[in-house]
Amino acid sequence: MPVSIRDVALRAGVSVGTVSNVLNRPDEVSADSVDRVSRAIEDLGYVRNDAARKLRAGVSTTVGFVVLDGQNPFYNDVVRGAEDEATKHGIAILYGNTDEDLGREKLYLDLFEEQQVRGLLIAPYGDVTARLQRLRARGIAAVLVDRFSGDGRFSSVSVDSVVGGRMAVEHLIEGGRRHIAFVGGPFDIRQVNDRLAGARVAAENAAVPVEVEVVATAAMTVEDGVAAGARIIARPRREWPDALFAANDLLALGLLQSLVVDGRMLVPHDIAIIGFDDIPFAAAAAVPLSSIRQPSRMIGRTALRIVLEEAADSESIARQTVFQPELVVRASTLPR
Amino acid sequence: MPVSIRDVALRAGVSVGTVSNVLNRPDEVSADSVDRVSRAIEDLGYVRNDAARKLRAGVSTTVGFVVLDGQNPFYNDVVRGAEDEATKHGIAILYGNTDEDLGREKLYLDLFEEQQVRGLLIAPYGDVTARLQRLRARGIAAVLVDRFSGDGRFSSVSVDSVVGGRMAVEHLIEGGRRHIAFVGGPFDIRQVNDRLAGARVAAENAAVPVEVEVVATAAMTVEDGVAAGARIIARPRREWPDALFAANDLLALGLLQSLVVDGRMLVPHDIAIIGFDDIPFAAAAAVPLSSIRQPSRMIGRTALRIVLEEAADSESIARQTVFQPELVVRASTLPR
DNA sequence: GAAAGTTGATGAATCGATTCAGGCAGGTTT
DNA sequence: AAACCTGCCTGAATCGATTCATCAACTTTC
Repeated sequence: MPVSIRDVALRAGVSVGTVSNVLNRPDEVSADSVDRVSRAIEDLGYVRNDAARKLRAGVSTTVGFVVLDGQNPFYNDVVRGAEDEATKHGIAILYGNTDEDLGREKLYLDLFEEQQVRGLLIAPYGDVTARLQRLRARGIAAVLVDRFSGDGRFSSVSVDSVVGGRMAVEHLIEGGRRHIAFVGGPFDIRQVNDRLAGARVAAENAAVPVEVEVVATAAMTVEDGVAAGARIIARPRREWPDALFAANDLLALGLLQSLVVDGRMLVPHDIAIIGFDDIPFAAAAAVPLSSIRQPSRMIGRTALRIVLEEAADSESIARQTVFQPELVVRASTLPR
Repeated sequence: MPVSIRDVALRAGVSVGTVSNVLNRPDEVSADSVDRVSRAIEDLGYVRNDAARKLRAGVSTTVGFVVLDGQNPFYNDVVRGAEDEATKHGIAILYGNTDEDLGREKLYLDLFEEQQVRGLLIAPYGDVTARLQRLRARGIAAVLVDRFSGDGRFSSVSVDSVVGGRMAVEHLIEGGRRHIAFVGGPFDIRQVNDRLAGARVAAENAAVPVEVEVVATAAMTVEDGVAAGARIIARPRREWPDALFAANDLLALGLLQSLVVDGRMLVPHDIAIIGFDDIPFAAAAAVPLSSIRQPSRMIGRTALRIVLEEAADSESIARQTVFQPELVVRASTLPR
């Protein structure tokens, strides 16, 4: 029932070696053989068995992508970029969403190791360097996505989160805001820390005194944003901040939603809001949301390109690619 | 360098057959052997080679998921549901996003066929029955997702789009709307047709005369929604509809955005808007968006469960699972 | 015209896990 | 005591594509 390379060889009247050569190095085979083999493949509906190929040749045609938060459109765009590049090379993407859960992260790393993927892209949650080290020893290259590799042991493709945080808060300060609440968490996610650090830098460098307080969230979903917003509103009025910097757009949308529903604080009159990522929904929000844009597709494309290069050349040394973020101003941060 | 089952056998002082048995049927092996083998695996850091396993045993540990529109949070939720179920069975998901492109659809079907995935979930764009038929002949089960299988040749998991369309328009009519524009396309996507059909049914059954017109879009993104909105606004005022039924929430958000920016038509006072899918961003929109909710995670979970069952039992017959949609009323369709 | 080189094809060995016919030890049945 | 189980283990054969040493046929070169 299943058609193997042997059947093709028989039909074409050549040896299996020749069929394999037609498939993999057609230029080293006579035109005649290429023809006959191609026709046989067509006739029999032969499809290459990737498992056998992978076993013998040791080359995989899949790349794993472990994502921190699959519900975040930002990561979808990154995946889309990686996908575009992958299909160019005939490579498919094994997708895993960890939802900020260490158990799931480990599970996917195990799964992808068994699969012997060609390479791994990962937006990590926990500390994965030890694990990635081990994968590397097994010949699986890994590239960190949306996260700078602190110790430089792995390649990474990211956006400068510190600069992004600074841009956001500088913009708020220019708009006349003086009491800024940074909303985000958990703080074991590196990006969250970096964005906050950038915010603090901007506040310290400001010509006027600016207060940056932290409103911690358990995760970075719309719901967490709504909850954080409710907590802020519940304060006595004179303790209200005049600007919110959300660690990502999902949080920002949630914050916006709870403020709009409540109605006592007007955006941007009483309070400005800025997010991070510039997801497509930011522009469609109740009050169009200012944000710090990351070149998401480019991040995915670049990461995939790098991981393939590293897979091809095990000697290659790790390199950090850092894109610059971009401030996108919309209604939610108009000066009062 | 790489550790094989042979190395484990050597270290544990047993045969390779026994190691394999420990891995796959530990209850048929003495406790002592299980112990020694487990320890050897631990010591050597052995990881099973999935390619060899797949080649010999013919069982795959991946399932392919071909998605119509990766930027749509609805499909992300479906994938998330499938993922949850998949990890329970130690299965990873090969992910492909076609973006309503026939070439990409074919590409992924080819790729997944070579991979000999255990099964395939697909939200199809073109007519894929012939292709799926062929996959089935090769022992790869396929389940249609978010799409009823017209001829019943394949299992499917979907929501009744006709009922959903009817619910949406009945709701609009109850709110006093009489001139409804259905915004969506392309019409070779089945769901679009069904939703429109449901809308027409509701209009015909109404006690009052109701007009349903069609505003066709090239795709169903936020941008297409914005463009369609602009076209509607450009009409002479007396030709404006008093309600919009968008074929999905992305379109609805785009429509809303262009109307809000323009400012001449107030939502919901002059014009009501309802979408489809109830993505998480619908609630956070400029005017919180009414929508027809689909149980997205449940769809993904169910589809994966079914495809695994079919993969296990090639005799199993196709079954159609149809969930009922649910009307979610928010501000965008308040009666005037 | 012999030696050397080129081109293209061959087919056995190989990757690593699984499978299964067969074997062995010790216990049970008749 | 012979026949028969039972439980557990062994190791060679196998899956299908790739690789590579080897060979045949043909060209060049001196």
